[in-house]
Amino acid sequence: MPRPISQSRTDLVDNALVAFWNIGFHAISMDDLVRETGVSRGSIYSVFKGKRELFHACLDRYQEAAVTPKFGQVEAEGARLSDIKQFLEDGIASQEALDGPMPGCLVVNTLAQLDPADEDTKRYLEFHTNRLTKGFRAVFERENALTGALSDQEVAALAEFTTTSVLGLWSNSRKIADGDEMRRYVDMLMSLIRAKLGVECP
Amino acid sequence: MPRPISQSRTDLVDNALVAFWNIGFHAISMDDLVRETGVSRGSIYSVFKGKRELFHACLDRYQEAAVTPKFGQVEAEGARLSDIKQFLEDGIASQEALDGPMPGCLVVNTLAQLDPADEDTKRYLEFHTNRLTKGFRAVFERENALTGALSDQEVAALAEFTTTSVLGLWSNSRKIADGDEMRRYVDMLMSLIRAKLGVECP
DNA sequence: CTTGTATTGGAACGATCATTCCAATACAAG
DNA sequence: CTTGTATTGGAATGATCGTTCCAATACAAG
Repeated sequence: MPRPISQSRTDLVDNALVAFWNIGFHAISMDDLVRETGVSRGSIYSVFKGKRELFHACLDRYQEAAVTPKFGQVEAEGARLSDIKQFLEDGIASQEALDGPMPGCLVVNTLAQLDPADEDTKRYLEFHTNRLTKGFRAVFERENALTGALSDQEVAALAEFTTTSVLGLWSNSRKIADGDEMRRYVDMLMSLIRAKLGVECP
Repeated sequence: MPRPISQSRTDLVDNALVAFWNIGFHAISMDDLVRETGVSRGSIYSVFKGKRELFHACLDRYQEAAVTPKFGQVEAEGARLSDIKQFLEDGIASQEALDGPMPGCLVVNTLAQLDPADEDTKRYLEFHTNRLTKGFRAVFERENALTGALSDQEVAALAEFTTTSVLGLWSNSRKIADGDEMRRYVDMLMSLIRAKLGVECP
């Protein structure tokens, strides 16, 4: 006794995104996804070729639904170091607000179980890390223009470093679930960045 | 037509460790493990209750086979910042020496696909990060004793930060496979630590 | 040699996997 | 109302999963 009621593609992807994020691509089953999204097998396969394509749609959706709303302020023209700090603290706060354990970052989680031969998926992950590095670098260049402490090369290296460090933050978040330890990490990271840039601590 | 030839438990775990490390717990199958280890199903199940118990043995083995040989010098009495740098560069060099892609860190990989309800596995991961933090902190305390730049609390926070950042390094390693970018990361990390500790750059 | 023990390859198990398929159904359009 | 379309729940597929089992075999001990 089927019961229709249409569900938009966006809702399907949004719910699948949460499931992939929490459980992981390999560990989650299509039955899980049917249950979590409330969309039937038939409908899912009518929109996506399979689990893999649905996952890639979720990686895309992750950028606009999870990354852009928080990282957008870092990418905005005129963003400062305080915007980076805000971005990190917002991320921690939003995961603390969840009732369950922290899922970390979908990209970091995917990275750890990435098949090296899977170039398609790798591209999504590279896009994400490039996006972070680019955003951080623009801010660092802006700050460095005031102090002139670093060369362009050093600024770029600092941005790469910051991206990689943030990956570690979200990697660790799946285990600690302690917002305070994560905030200590953010404070230390900001302190180190400020020292390197020669910026006074506010 | 079976052919015996005994294989020690250590060899079995060593080979399974490599397989789990590269492929991941969920993505690898027992058939894969039989093939990779060269040990038959019957023998594996005569020693371990199942895939999960074998994996836990591999997590143990990882500490002594992969972590101790390289991190031991950081944990050694009298270790300095240069030993931390050496530890990181050794890790990068050994993964560069592999013919295949970099597997990163088994603990980081496991973290990203950890079932939050799996307390047993979580304990192995906590042991690892605690070990790193403890090793880093001892070195930082030693350096800080010379300069007195930081409080005990700041030293502890710097050690926590370093551990988390290193998780990011190995998370990212599964994607970049570029030793130079990783070495830039290490240089930046050491530079930031030295600046924070007020240690002159050699 | 014979015997005992350890280990083998492989069959077989039920469960679950991703995927395909479809008759049954609900809703929108006419 | 009737028709058309979209979506449903669920059966069914073949593959693969982790696990169990065992007769066959090789080696060590006697």
